Amino acid sequence: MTTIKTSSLDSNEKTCPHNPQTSCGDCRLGSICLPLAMEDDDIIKLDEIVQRGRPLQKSEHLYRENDNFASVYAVRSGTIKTYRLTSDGQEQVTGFYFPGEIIGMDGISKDHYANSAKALETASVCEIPFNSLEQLSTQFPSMQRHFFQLMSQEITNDQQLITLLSKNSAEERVAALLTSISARNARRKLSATSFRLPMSRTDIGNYLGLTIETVSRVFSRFNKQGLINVEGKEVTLLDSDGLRDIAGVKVTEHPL
Amino acid sequence: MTTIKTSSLDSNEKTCPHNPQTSCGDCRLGSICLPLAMEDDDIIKLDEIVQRGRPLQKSEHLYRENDNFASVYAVRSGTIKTYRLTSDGQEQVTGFYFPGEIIGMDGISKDHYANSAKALETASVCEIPFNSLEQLSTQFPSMQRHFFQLMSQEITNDQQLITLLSKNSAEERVAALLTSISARNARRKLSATSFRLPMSRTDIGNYLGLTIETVSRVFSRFNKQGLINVEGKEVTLLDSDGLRDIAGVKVTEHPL
DNA sequence: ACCTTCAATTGATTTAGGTCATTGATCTAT
DNA sequence: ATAGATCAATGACCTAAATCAATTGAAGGT
Repeated sequence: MTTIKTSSLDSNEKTCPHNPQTSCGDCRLGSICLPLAMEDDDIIKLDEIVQRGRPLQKSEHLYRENDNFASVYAVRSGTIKTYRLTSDGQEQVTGFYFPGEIIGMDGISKDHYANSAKALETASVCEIPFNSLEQLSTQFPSMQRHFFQLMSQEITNDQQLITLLSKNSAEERVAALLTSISARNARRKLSATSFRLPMSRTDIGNYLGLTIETVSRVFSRFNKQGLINVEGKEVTLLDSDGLRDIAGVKVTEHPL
Repeated sequence: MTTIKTSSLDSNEKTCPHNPQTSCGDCRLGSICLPLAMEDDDIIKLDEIVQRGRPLQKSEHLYRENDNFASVYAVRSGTIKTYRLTSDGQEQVTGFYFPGEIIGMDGISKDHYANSAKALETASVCEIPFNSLEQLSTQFPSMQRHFFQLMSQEITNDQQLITLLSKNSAEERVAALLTSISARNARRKLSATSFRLPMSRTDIGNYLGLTIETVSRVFSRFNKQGLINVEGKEVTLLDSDGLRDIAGVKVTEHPL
């Protein structure tokens, strides 16, 4: 069975032509992408099914809403946004995904992706063919468990966003997003206080249920209040605690 | 117990509520609770692990946020609402669950429920111990597949709600909820046009990110426009198509 | 039947954030 | 280089829904 994909992830080889990262065991994202104690055995098996393809260019799609579902993907580098179209054709951003995070699980239920996934910057992903994952999961209970947990995590993340949209003000939403990105950077041993936002103001507004103008104003206000320093996409959190207070979100494992 | 006050859900099950049906194969909800072609073998096995407990009284909790996770539950009769508490102690309703629908999957990722689950009226559930389900899933691929799909469905439902909260007006949200309940009733062979809302206006508002007053006003307006007929919790959809147009939500399998 | 409490409706007023419009920076392509 | 996009910031205003307030109705307990 040869896989036919809409977005071209050509290489079926285990070694990536560009920057050969040969093993999940060696991946420095390992503990994020595979947060739970998976046994070494399982990781070796996982290695065997993971496809490491060529990088996606900025604004290139990994898959589109309604494409046939075949694989989930682990983000290896860069940032991916997922979005769906409303009945009247508007875009609704449903998530931003950083290295170590998994996308595509929404496609399982109907065998078609419910979201589109688009690179916000040059990005690379590990493709995990779902068939193989399923098979592996029947053989390795810890693998099955792990994947159940990932999906469950996705559910609770979505519910956290629901709460944010339903209960929080514009300032709280933006503060929550900044806090979330900061925490996720920290987890990857990157700066928790100084980073470049990979997404546009439009995407932020769309994700948070706000207009671009409101997002822009909130950034300016935070800047004026000395909570952050913004210059375009470059952000420095000057008062992370203050920001977290405003966010008023219990920041847990995978916060937002 | 002879009187079941919930008009729409009086028990026409073959077996009495206190001596609950003994087999998933016989359950008239079967095709909803187990929407996919699970093989007969699997269903028999499922039967063996499912616990059928005593009914929950109105406002009784099935489990609470942060309780140890052990089981997922299929709603058998009645309605369950799930909710989580915000950092400042407010309630956020995350879902309403009708017979045939599954709750508790949010508990898998952290081994603790992320939501509380409370009966909105007398309700009964089938408890499915997760350990057993996991074991069974390693033996029966179609069972594993089914459960992956259920979780994926939950993700897409949550994303649909995110979109609703982020993009739609009060009227659109209420119309979407009514349309969703109507569709879910239809799936259970109940009236799609006339039913009793099992939840309060407060719960509706909370779920839809609106105040109780706004919900009330929208109901009144719909009533005045002849779209629906409301008397308290009793609703009749007089113009389902018009309502669906307002909702502007592509109603799919498990719509909201 | 009576009191208390909670749920729902409806009206009057306020406000957060949306809409519209302008401007300046970057980017991109010819 | 230059014209045309695209993105971001900010000001003026406007509107949908929140807030505040009052009333009624239904449910529950004694």
